[in-house]
Amino acid sequence: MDQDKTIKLSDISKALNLSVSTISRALNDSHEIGEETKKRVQSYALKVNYRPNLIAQSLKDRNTRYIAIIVPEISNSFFAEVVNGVEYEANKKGYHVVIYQTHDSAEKEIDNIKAIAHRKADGLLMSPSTNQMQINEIIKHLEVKLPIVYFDRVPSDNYCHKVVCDNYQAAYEATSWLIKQGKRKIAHLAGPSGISISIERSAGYSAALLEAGISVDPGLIRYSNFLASEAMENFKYLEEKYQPDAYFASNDRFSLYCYEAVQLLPEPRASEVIIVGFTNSSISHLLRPKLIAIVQPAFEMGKIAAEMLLNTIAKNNKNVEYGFIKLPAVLKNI
Amino acid sequence: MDQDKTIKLSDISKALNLSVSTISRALNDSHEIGEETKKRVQSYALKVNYRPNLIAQSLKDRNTRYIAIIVPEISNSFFAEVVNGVEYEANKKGYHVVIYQTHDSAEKEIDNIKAIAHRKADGLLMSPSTNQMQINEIIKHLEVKLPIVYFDRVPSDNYCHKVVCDNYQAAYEATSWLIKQGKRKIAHLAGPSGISISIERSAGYSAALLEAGISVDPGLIRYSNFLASEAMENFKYLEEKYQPDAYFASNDRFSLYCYEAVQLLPEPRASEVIIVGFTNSSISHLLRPKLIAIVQPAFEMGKIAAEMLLNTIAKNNKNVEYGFIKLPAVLKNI
DNA sequence: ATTATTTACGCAAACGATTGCGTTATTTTT
DNA sequence: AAAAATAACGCAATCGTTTGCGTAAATAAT
Repeated sequence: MDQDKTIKLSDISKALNLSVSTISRALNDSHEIGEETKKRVQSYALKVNYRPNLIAQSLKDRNTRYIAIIVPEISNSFFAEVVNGVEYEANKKGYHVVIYQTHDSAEKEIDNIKAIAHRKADGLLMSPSTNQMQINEIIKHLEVKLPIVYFDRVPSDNYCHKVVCDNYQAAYEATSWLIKQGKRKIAHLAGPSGISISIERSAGYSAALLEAGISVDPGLIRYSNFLASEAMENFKYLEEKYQPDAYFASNDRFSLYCYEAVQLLPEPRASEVIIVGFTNSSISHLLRPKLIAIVQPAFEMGKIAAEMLLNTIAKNNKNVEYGFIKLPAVLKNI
Repeated sequence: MDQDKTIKLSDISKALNLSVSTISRALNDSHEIGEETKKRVQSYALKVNYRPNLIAQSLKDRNTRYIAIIVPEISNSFFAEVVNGVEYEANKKGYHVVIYQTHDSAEKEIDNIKAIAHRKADGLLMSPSTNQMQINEIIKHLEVKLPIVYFDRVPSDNYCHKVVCDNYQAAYEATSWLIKQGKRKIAHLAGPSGISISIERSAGYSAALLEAGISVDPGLIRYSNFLASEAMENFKYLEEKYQPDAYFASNDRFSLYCYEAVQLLPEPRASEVIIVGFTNSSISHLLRPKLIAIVQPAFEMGKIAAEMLLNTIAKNNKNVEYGFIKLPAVLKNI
């Protein structure tokens, strides 16, 4: 009863008096093995609960059957949901998913990429955490040669696979909604200037204002990196200079920081200012006053990104056209 | 410039006219290689950016240099923080961390364990997601033979490594605080009855009541699994039958469900009922009225659990005494 | 000046699986 | 009935490292 040793092909080979190669082929249902022997081998393997050694298999056919995903932070609900979508799709196809976090460190991001290449993952999904537009170039400079699909925050060049949400549309709708509520002085806490996600979101914001006949005051748009400190500086600046009657926050973290800051304002401002922002937080609806949430289809995004990745892996990363998919976001808690 | 091929020992061997074994030993700083040759090999390896193939190494010395962690859900802030603590400790020692989720499915949990064993992880950290007290037995029944450290929700038997928070103490303090606020009819939304974590928490709850001279009404304690539906049933039951003036929620999810449900109650109850509950949510402090949070030292817990695991791995899982560490939780948002 | 020891390296067998090729029986074709 | 084709299996190389053992040269001990 002590199955201490994990059993391998050679064990079956001895037990059944057949060569190792025959065992291997029998288990892989090769046509060059007689039906009789196949049955014998397969049922014996089942009986002793044989599991092929994945390490050995990987070494042989140079694929590891797992993909990696790099995210800034798994505690961020948006990314957690993306991961779930990825897992769903990957598991269906027999792949495992290994999650890496950058905690918003560019250094860690590079380290992770190197480690992933080193450990021979079959592919990589990532949302670059730093405002490195050149991430795709950097990766090419590393000795990294594995299929990559970007999601959410994606490089601007067209020589890579990407899946994003329709940032322009989402920003446009969110801003329009604020205008419909009677707000006109709408501030925009934007992400790092220069990266596509920020550009698209502020474009949608501006478009909505213009369509409503409101001129866009550039001072109301404040860009910053993803860190708390800078975003808070911007908030203070906007409060002092403009006293906006609404805020449009460009990402999950800003939404909550902004919400917190507004809560600390003296009444009646605290309850008059409306905040709408990107967030996939599962408890945003519990907040009073409301935080209007722009919710991205995170699970779907992960699922689709994984599909794209697994496809290019299946095609051995050759002759694949770069894909670019855009998903709609929806407004909630309204 | 086209480093397409990743270079291996035999490449260096040819380039330097030395045997593969010499290269290997030189890079591993073996004493049987001359200083001269060592320098030559090492500097060449550096120059061509040689990285040993981890797959091949794993196959040879049967360890993969990564540990796995199984959690119910990474979007749960508590578990996300634990993971961070684990990563911190593991990375320091050159280990990687692979995260698996069960989504509260017992079946997935078993699948994950099998997969982890199959992929030859060097060790496993887990917080059993189902109320399987027998998880430790189940694992022994599988062909799984890898070091395990349990955290948070742990088996009751003493033949395993565990790290938990001081559930009794935390529950005691939380309940005492409620009493100090003048509450006497305190309901307790408990986890699965029979598992240690629930038992300890309700014991602390009862102790606080008794010490304050309040008799414990068993009807006020409602056990359930970790699913939303059952917890909500219990809430409704308690509301109808008791109209408690405070709730003590036994875990992260219950805390938020309970909060949401209380918010939906008619005034003045909605603003009179106080909720205290276990949660590591980063935004619990944003809620109004307050959700009093019992915050576990999640990062620390992960760090310590990883230490224990890596220690037993280092000792080859032999001659290790089973560890049991208890950490304090703190009350926040008060 | 022998013998014994150390130094510095190479050979080849592992680790566990897959696969091209070769080798027998057996069956099919003409 | 002889030649050709097929079926069913085994040998051995391979993936990239590591490591026990063997060996030649250089050094130390007698």
